[in-house]
Amino acid sequence: MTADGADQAAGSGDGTVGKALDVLDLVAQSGRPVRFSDLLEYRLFPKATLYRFLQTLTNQGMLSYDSQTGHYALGVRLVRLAHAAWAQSSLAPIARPYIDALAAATGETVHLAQMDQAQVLYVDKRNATRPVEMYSQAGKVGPAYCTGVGKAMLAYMPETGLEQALQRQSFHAFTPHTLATPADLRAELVAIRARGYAFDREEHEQGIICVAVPILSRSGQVMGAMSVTSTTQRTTLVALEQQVGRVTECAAAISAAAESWRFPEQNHRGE
Amino acid sequence: MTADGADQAAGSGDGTVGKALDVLDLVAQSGRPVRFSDLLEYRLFPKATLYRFLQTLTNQGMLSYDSQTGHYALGVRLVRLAHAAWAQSSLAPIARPYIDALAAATGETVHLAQMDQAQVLYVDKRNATRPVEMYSQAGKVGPAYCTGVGKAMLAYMPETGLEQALQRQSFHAFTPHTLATPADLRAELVAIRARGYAFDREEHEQGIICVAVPILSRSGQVMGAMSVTSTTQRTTLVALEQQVGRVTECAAAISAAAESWRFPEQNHRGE
DNA sequence: CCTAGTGGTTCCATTATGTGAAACTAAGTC
DNA sequence: GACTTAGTTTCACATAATGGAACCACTAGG
Repeated sequence: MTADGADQAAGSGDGTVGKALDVLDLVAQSGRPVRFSDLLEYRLFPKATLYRFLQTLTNQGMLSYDSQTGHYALGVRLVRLAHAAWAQSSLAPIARPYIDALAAATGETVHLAQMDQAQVLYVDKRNATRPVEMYSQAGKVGPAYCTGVGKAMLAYMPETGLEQALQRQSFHAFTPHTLATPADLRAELVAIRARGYAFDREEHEQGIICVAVPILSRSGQVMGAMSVTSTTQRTTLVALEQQVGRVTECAAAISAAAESWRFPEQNHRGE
Repeated sequence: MTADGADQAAGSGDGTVGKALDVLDLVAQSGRPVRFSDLLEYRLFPKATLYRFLQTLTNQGMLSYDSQTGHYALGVRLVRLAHAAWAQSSLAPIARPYIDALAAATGETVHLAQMDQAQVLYVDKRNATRPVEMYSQAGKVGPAYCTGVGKAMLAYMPETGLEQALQRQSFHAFTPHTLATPADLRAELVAIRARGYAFDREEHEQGIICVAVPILSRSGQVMGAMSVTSTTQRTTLVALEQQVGRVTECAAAISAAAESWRFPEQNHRGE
């Protein structure tokens, strides 16, 4: 067993640290500051155990505790860590100039996304010159099976990973156009691979369409995906498809930039 | 001992979880993907122990592992958690409309910051010209003793917390104007409290000035601070001071909004 | 082909650590 | 003043973390 894949259904499983992180997730999920007893109701841990975890996490700054109201919330240390994560581990900082350029050139909303736990994580976003209300936001996660970026990434995943990822899709039919079965999706993925890019035909949100391309490493691994998104009121898929050349170029540029970042000329030791 | 304060010099101390988080910090600090042996050189843990932690954190999605190159980096789960942290625990989402308005009204850069581990953590920012850039700017930390927002918050902290915070300042003289001793700073804090707002007189960066006000809860607790920042080339402190009324109003509005968010009308249970 | 060296992974006896039922305290409520 | 509800502490017990050492997998060099 290697230290590979971060695809263990994150959560229970390994040791004390895993459990503590579960508690963190619990607080995150609930979406607002919570009281001790709120968390207790999940029956994830007995009273004393949960209590100790909350103590520890609070000490560590991963949670904050408001002694006035007795509410726990996610701590600011997370925001700091995330800044580092965003800067070092996501494509966003590398891709930034390219995305800026693409957004400027197309005037539409541009998304940069990566795969996380079989879901799509938006790591960066540029709003259209005339912005539109939509679901996505940097830092948010969304479904993979019914978004342009999601399908673009799935299409280029190796069979083993793909199988796992498909298992985890909810296949909820958000709109009449949603591909809501694994079979439909697989067929679509073949088409995407053949074509080299993916569409979103209002599969997630009514009226929202996009064209998306994967960002592949030199060895062919999926690193992420990017999309140009618009609305049916403003344009059509056919028109959007005209942009695909630009987008592909942009993805290639990002890939190249990432490559030279990950394998820098020198490899010096220590500090 | 209560579950209060997240001010334990985060890190070593409590249990396995604390140690695991130390490893996370280690990866974060190094700023770029690192190999196993790189981390080993910190001599924080013996080989096997460090290895196990890396495994666990990777399993949990807090770290990602690139099997091609053998490099560990911060994981995307962190970005997701941080988004939740930012949304639920920081003032940013509440303050957003007010900050937008202030930025528009003044045409200058507006910062929103909170205290984290005796440092200033910028949780939001409006760049007069540029739109929102999530974790690129938000999530950055800076010194407390020589920034407007930092001093504004310090000035309104209770003596005990202040003492601790002062211990932790580095008092490095970034510019000739930096207040580089605790005594100088304390005098300044008295003045700030009397005046109700703080200046940054090029104390952190040459040519950068600002006026900052604290954001206080109804009970007088410091929740954060905000500032309007500009450059000596564009304006003067005297001119900036004209804006202080606006800023104070804005801070009061945020405080009120936060209050009603933290104590919502209903308090319903379960889920 | 053998040997030494480096970087990473696994074993396993030892013991520290985490565990959680239950007892306890503090604040409300009726 | 008895009775809930919410949070905190205790403590005997067993699980789970620890880390030295052995073990691969590779690469280099003789």
